[in-house]
Amino acid sequence: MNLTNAWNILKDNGFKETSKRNQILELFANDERYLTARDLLDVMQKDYPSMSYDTVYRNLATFVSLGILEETELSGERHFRMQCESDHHHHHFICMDCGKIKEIPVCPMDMLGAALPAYEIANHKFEIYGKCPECK
Amino acid sequence: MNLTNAWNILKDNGFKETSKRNQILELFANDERYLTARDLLDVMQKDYPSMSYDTVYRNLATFVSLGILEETELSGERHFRMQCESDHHHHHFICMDCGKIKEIPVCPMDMLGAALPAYEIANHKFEIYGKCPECK
DNA sequence: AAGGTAAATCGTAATCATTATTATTAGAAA
DNA sequence: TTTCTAATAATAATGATTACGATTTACCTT
Repeated sequence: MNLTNAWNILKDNGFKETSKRNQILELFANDERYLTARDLLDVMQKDYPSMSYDTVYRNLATFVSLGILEETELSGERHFRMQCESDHHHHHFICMDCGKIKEIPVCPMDMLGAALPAYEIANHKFEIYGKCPECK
Repeated sequence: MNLTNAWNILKDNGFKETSKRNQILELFANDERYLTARDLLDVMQKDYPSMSYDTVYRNLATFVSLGILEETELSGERHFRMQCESDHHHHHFICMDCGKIKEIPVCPMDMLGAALPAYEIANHKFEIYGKCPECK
């Protein structure tokens, strides 16, 4: 996902182009790490001192619902990052030091074909945590 | 994990036997679902109207650190349940309706033997969410 | 270009889960 | 029983997130 794609999706769904929205998206486009609402606010208040939490959270919710951002919960806080480009389902290794991620092409659900008959599976979560080569 | 085991561990580590502690453990022993701090408090305040959050959270932290309870994050809230009896590493299916769990004997890390060389893996999370046969 | 309208934002307060603080109570060892 | 210390109660503080009324802005229409 890049800036252009994101704006196409937003426009298609009737969302207006605002400078705040654009800067939030730019921050994600230039950062492969997972970021919190506070991370965003801290950076953005340099350019827009009046930026409020409401604006940040409202836009994050919009972006997630449109599939522009993906979200996960790390140590009790919601974290966001650009939706991956790769078109096939995958999971993530997340570095607990620098926050960078690495795609894991394997999905454990592939092995569980008939392991849960009678169960209705809605979704699943698989994440690996540790240190990336640079941080080790 | 059962009550007796839990108390053995607590005693071995110098923790005192109190009625609050015992009731918290009994609630977990009789409920296979994941519970929140609020779930516990709501039930326990019937017997102990003066029960406070501090007591609940402090004991939850103790129990988790001693391996009596296990913890996971579900929709932004910390949830707890008795540590499973099974001695070998596994994961969980969690019913989003009734909260009951089912053990999944497969671990995706088994498939990732040399998939992450140079990475230091600290831990991982694999959970499946959906509806159990009774709730479907 | 000007005006109208709904969306977006601001400023701030409220809420919810969790943690911290201080005084008091209660296990359990001597 | 006395004493020591862990455990608890009551309450306040914190931090993330959500809500709300007032204001501003994007953008559509004329």
